[in-house]
Amino acid sequence: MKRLSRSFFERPPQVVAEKLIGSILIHKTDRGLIAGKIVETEAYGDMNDLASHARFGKTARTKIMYGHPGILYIYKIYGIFSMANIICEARGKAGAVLLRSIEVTEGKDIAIKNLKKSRFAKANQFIATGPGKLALAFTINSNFNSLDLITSDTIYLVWGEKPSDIIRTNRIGVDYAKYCKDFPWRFYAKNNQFVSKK
DNA sequence: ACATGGATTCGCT
DNA sequence: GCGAATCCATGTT
Repeated sequence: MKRLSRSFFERPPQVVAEKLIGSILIHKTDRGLIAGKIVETEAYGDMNDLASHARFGKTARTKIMYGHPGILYIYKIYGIFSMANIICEARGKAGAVLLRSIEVTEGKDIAIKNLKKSRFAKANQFIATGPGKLALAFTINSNFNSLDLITSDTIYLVWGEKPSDIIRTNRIGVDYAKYCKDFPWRFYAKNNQFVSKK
């Protein structure tokens, strides 16, 4: 299993977001291994992207988006969910890819327990469909912020089979972003049941 | 120091 | 289609 390199992420987020579809995320937790195929992503840009946290430039929160490509950017939304992003672009330029949905292939039992421990008593086979559930399922929380996916031995990405058809469309939940809401920066595997929304 | 609202999800209407 | 859950960075006073 070949791991993704630093240079893989040292490119614009729109490129990385598309190429990440089909890759495998692996997390070796203390309760066991959780793994799955990335089936849905979104790209977020710099100051020119009104949907991106970096739209205000470099702040305490967003300085990480200007850092090392390949590290995690985790933030909390609505006081409830953690969002898992991977930093893109060379140092000094802001960019990130949001992991939206994963088809879990290993450690489903652990992932389901993780969901049931939180607010999802009725957790079913759709374990990591949508960014909030994805982080819960993979035991990813704010403590993982700035963790390096390239060098970590516990959480990392490996190459997987790329789906034959990838749909490119506009992003979810960014209606406030004026003209940027229509940027076609969301990618997902066609006909995959684990994609969060059609 | 305070007010605002969000890269979400589910359940009820 | 809409409200609740409920944290915290950001922008404003």
